Amino acid sequence: MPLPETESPGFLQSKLMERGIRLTRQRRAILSIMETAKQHLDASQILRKARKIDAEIDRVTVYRTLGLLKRQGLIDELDLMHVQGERHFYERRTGRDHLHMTCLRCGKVIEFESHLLEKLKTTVSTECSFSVVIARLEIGGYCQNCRT
Amino acid sequence: MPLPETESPGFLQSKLMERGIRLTRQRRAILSIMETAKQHLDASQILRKARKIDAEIDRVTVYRTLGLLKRQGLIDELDLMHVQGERHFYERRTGRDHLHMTCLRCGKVIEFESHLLEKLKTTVSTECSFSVVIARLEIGGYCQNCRT
DNA sequence: AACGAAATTGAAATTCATTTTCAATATGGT
DNA sequence: ACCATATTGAAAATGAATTTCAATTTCGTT
Repeated sequence: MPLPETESPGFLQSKLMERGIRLTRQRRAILSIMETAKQHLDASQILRKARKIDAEIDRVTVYRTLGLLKRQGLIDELDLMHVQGERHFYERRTGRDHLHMTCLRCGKVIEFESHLLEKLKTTVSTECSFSVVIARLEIGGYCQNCRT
Repeated sequence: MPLPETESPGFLQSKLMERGIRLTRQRRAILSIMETAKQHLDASQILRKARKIDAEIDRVTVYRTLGLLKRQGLIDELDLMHVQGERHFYERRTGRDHLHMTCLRCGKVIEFESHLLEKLKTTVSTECSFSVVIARLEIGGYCQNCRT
């Protein structure tokens, strides 16, 4: 389950700074995890990785920082069809919209970018007088390997 | 938040029967709720309504029956952008795919049907060799009334 | 209509992710 | 360095959903 190409060291940090949000030791660790993540991570995975950078980080701080980044529109939250329980997964926001396919058997996540998704968003905005903030298209099914 | 037009009294019941699944007093109550629901309901709302039909229904039975219907592909589970906590919402399956827009301020749910959604599903299937079982497109934003 | 294997149920306990609380500590502008 | 304010950690609380297991119910067979 690869994440979008672009890694951006320091990007989240500078975004928060320019918005006047305090940077702490703990936040810096979590931000760097999110910036370099190659997978969709859940809170406990982020905690584990963050503790390798800074052993003194609590679970709640991870949740609070993820909440902050979500509110700031810097990361997106995914459910990935709840294939592995009710946990949430996170990915940094790239300008480009994409959908997530999750294999119901092996849990593999495939990302896919399509202009149809953009088109759907604009259609919805105009036809339903609804101003779109986030669109999440999640698909469950079977990947090439897992089709029987 | 209106649900698709078609009400189908006895539809779920007969589907389960023809698949050799036992009907119980409790299941009948829950099925009739799901068949006639005009809103997206969560487990506790379904429990409350089911108890009006049959006072002796437990919470677990609701969860178990919803699980059964989900596995049988007779209902769909929605998150509705988690605007009201982490609970899940349920709707009976209609043949027609549609997306859900949830207002982040007032919680209103708008449904929208589009051939783009179908097209997106087939594109994904062919281009990614992924066999689609369920597609869930959920949109968060602001409805006409709540745009500031 | 009764029998009985197999499925279903309820009640309590449990799980698991996430949130709240609040006192102690750290941040960054002055 | 000061200090108002924001952030943190630890523990407790929440809340949805699941597991467990003995008691009950269903429905095909007799």
